[in-house]
Amino acid sequence: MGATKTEHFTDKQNQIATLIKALGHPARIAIIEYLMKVDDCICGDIVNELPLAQPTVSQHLKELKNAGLIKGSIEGNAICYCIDEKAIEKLQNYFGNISTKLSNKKNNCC
Amino acid sequence: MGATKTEHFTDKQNQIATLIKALGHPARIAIIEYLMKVDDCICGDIVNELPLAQPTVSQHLKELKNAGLIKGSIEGNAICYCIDEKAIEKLQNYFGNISTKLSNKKNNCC
DNA sequence: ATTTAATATTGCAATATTACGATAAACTAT
DNA sequence: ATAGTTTATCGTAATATTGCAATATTAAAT
Repeated sequence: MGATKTEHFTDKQNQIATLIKALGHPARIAIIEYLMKVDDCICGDIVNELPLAQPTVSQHLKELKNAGLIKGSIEGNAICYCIDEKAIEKLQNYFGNISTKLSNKKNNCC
Repeated sequence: MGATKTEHFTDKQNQIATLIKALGHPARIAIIEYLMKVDDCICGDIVNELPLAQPTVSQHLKELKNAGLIKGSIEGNAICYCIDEKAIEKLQNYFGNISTKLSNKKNNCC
């Protein structure tokens, strides 16, 4: 096999899994952290900041964009990227909810 | 290729990416949500709850355990699983930090 | 000791991901 | 128009992931 059986899970589960999966790679973490560090949107520069070839970086950017984690807008012959806060909020809420529910638990086993 | 070039990234980046990646699959999301729903630790039962064969579920549980997202303790001839709150907290903090930093931004481009 | 039940491991096929060289596309500047 | 710059796409090799049947392991129950 090798293909995830998405049809057996709920849409919500598949959606959050896709969003989370998009961040499950150090290069994509590094991209997000760089966009955060520069404290502004960045046109160009990302390729030079990462230890990977340009096509590889482009591919990672595409995945982040498809997942909705970053936005890109054309700025001359460069492209300007920045983090999409909504996606980060979704993730924060998701884990926040789990945390909250866990603290209301009995949890007398493990 | 096909192998992630972890050596080029920081330990922190690799660690958080590994943790996040472990949740980037709908079956593993479903497992976490089930453990949450039952509001207690669960001995057995997980295989019956998921639409996947037993060896597949076992493999997903192993990945969650390796990543530190769940804990398992032997309880007779069953195994009792529950969520490890520390891992969830890590994730919550990680995304919380990003959110906080983003709200302090100028963000006048995208 | 044998049987039953629950979980893990092995082996393997199908598919996905990662990475990059080569090339294309899109825009700027001269 | 031509040359330079930036980003995207294509093609492809290497590796990883997913899923399951078959089998092994472990502990309980008879």
